[in-house]
Amino acid sequence: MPELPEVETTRRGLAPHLAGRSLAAVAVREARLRWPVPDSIEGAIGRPLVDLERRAKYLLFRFATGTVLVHLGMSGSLRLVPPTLPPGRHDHVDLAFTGGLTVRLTDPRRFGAVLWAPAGACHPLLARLGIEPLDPTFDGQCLVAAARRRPGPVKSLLMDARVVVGVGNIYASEALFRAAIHPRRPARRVAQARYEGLARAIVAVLSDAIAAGGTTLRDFVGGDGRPGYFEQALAVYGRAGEPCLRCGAPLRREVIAARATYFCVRCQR
DNA sequence: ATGGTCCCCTGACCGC
DNA sequence: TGCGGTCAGGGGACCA
Repeated sequence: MPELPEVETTRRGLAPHLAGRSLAAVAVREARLRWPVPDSIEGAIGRPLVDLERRAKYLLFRFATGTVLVHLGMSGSLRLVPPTLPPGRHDHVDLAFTGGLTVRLTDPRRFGAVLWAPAGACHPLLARLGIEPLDPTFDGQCLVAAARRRPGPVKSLLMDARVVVGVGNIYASEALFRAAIHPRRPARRVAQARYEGLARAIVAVLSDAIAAGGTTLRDFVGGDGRPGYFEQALAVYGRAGEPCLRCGAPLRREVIAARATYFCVRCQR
């Protein structure tokens, strides 16, 4: 579930509550996530949280001794709970902070991850990531440069984390619709000007979703941890057979690189 | 190097 | 109301 906007909304929801607090304890009830949860995350116990950052879809809990990386996978969420709240079946990891708030990871499918990178080291999973789409320097040129020798579909380019991070399956379809580009168009056959439009579409669709998620921030503590941007209107995703909002033609669903892809055959070329 | 496929796991949903 | 099949938004690993 979590796409970049949800991860960013989670970060913004947690950050003000954790500022100035220290990690008091770690509880790992189920270590079998995407990778085994390492004991080394205990290296942060007793240390104040220096910063809570996001890189791609990873949340980075920064401590002087190192960084706890959290990825929410497809079904993960983080909530702030009182430490006395009994954990549910899928509440796999707790990060208990001083002052009586615990960050609790819930993840039914266990595709998420909790990892550790010692201070000064970049975790290998972060080492080769491309540009952040919300970085001010992200623009069409970043995509043009990456597209030069790619005969594959432009949608695959958008979802390649070495090119640009955080554009998940939903927003890849949404951004391509906004930019009126056919998801199967070979990346190198997309004109430079259209990449500028595509970059703007990516920024717009992600920013809109973050703005929608922001409305739930004040309820973050004790809520279900799920930002409410599901209510955000998606123009094409999940709407196969329904009319295109721009031209009325029925939207199509096709599988590209083993992922469901939604688009309008008339509007997107 | 790139693109396609598979898979980790549980839950939701659909048709019978 | 139960059962089996299908699908799912991430993303690394593997293969051609």
